[in-house]
Amino acid sequence: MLYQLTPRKQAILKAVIDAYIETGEPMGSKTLTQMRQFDLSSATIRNEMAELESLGYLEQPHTSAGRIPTELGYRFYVDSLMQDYALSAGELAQMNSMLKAKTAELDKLIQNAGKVMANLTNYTAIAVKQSTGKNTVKRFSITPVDQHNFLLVMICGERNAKTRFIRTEMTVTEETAELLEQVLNNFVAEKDLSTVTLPYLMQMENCLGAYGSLISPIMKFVYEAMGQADEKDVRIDGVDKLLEYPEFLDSGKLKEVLGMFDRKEELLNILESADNDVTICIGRENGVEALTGSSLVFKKIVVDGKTVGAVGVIGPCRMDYSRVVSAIRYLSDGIADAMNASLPESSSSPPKDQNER
Amino acid sequence: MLYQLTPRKQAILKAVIDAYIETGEPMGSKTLTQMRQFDLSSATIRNEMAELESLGYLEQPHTSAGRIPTELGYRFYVDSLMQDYALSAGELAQMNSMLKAKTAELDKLIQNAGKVMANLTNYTAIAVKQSTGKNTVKRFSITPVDQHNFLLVMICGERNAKTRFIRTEMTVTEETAELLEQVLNNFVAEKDLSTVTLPYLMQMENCLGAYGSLISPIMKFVYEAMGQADEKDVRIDGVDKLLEYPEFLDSGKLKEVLGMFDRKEELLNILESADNDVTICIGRENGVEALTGSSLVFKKIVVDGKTVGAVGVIGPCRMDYSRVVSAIRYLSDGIADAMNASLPESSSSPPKDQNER
DNA sequence: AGTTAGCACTCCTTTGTCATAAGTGCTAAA
DNA sequence: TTTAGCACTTATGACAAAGGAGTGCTAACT
Repeated sequence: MLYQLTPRKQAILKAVIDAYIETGEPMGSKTLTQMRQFDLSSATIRNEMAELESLGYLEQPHTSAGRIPTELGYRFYVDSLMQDYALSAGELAQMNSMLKAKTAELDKLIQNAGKVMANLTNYTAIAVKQSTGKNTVKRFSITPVDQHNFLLVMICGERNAKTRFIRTEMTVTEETAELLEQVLNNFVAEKDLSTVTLPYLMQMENCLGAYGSLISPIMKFVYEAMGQADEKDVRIDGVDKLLEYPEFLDSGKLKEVLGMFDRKEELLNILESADNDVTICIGRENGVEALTGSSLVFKKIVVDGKTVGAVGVIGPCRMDYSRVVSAIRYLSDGIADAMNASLPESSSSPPKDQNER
Repeated sequence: MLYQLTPRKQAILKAVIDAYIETGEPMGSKTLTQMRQFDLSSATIRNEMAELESLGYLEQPHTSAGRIPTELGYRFYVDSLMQDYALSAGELAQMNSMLKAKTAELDKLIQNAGKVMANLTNYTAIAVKQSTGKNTVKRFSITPVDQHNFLLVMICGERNAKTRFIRTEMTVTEETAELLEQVLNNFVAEKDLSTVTLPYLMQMENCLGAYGSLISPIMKFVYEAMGQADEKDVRIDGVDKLLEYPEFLDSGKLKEVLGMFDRKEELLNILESADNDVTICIGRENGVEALTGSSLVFKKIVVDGKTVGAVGVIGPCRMDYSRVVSAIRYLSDGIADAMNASLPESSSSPPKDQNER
């Protein structure tokens, strides 16, 4: 689009979209003139709107209805027209109280963020926790629980550990555990799993003597755990919010969206496309059939340079983007800050409170 | 109800409910006689139905409509009339392939059970994983990760471990870790947390000398982890299935039920009432306002004598109880068996395949 | 040239009427 | 005790008529 919209067209487009986002009713020229925002007659507005339609920014549901925004219209709106929304004191309070909850566990924080987000924005929230595992185990630890049980701990990434109880017919002492731990750390730790071949395993068995038979169940678990290393946990909150928007009530839309909530991989695919700030996917832009007519707004959570998750909302294209964007940015950054704060070395960058009252 | 229904009344009641469960349409006397099941005229059926109505088992949506079951009707149906449903080969296959998946992790198993359940029954599934934590830590383990990071592992119940990375400005060596581990195991392990008082903590600090300052962050985490010891993870699958039943489409029912899915405590309260076999809650029986008109069918999963979770479905009162009951019983027992099988000592009780083809 | 008033036109939505179908309760006969 | 028959009730769907909101277009105005 090389053609630039005149300021007046932009103002009209903005007014139409603002109103439509609020009411959900198509906007007619007459109604628009009644909001004393423009010093023009309805006929003039009508002409302008007709042009905005032929340019692809507006459309009519049917001949005798007002205009509603097209996806292109929304796109232009979020890129150029939309104003920053200043979070209210109440909204900030709600988010801060969640962020400062004593339990600074990342997954809890992300889960709660979803809930707060759904409440705050009145749209369905999506919260993803993504464990950052590589294909190597950094270190093993084995702790005996009682004579026949021990706990295997694998330290994978920086902040990622997996545990598993293993039961054996043999008697496990502190010494056995120590030995097992040493062998594992020598042979498997810091190595890519693909290099752990059968001869390798046999060598380990030899080292362990009578306890060699324990290697097999342990490695079985190691493989399992690594297989699900880049596992992502997706939580959906406030599904009922969808019902507040008539665009989901009729037609199969609701069913499609709910169905997609069970196919979380598709959702994740979309979230993969996140850039560094808040990402907005309007309608077809996300490329998923079921989400035609829905918009996603989301942002990655980056801790210590790594993406550890994402939060976002899903709702009708007619979404209050500016409020949602502010909330998501604040929450996502807030979580990142809360986590970074628990790493002493990065305390040089204090949490930025973009909206301190 | 001391009054016993005559066999004929029971037969008619069963026919009405069976048909209504299948079609969702109120059942009239004429339609009923057309299914050649009874050798009676519509008028006779009518009289019987009128009596069943005055006894409280049936009701009419409006004067000129057929009859539908009341909650009392359903109750009598599931208690006395319903036939056992024999799971089909396909259904068994689907469940078995899930149960025998290589990843025998309990939480994964329960999560997947929810998905399978939703698919199989065509109702929304609820899967709860309940970690069986007590208020004591059985054993601590500390593993250094690098100079400034170590991993704290707490073994709580039999099969329950919690981990947390802790960062410190100090340099942590293998020896420090060992010392810390010993002190924790001596002072805190096997003790109720309420006995760990301030003087106690100071004593520990003394033992650790220069590393005394590590006690505080560690204990902070211990308290946190214990606080969420009896945490329950609730997963809902197949929410879109609700839309297949007209009883949810209109009225606020859908919204109420979806809203309740976000207030998982209420759901858990209901599930608490589980008895040892499949539990059926019909309509108001569950005592939760939002679930009037919905039924829950669920069963606990018991491993090694402890309740580790539950699976169930939620749907309209007009639910295919017999099919659902069979599926839930099979899955719940299947998970329990799969888990028990991984405990060598309990291998004496082999999985019972109630429906082997 | 841009703006505005006026008007005919379109299409959705609501309302009312009516016929139809399904099912009932009741009475009287078998 | 069962059944046939009949008058009555109510939901549902089709159809027409009326009303409203908004449009495009033309012609006049600044």
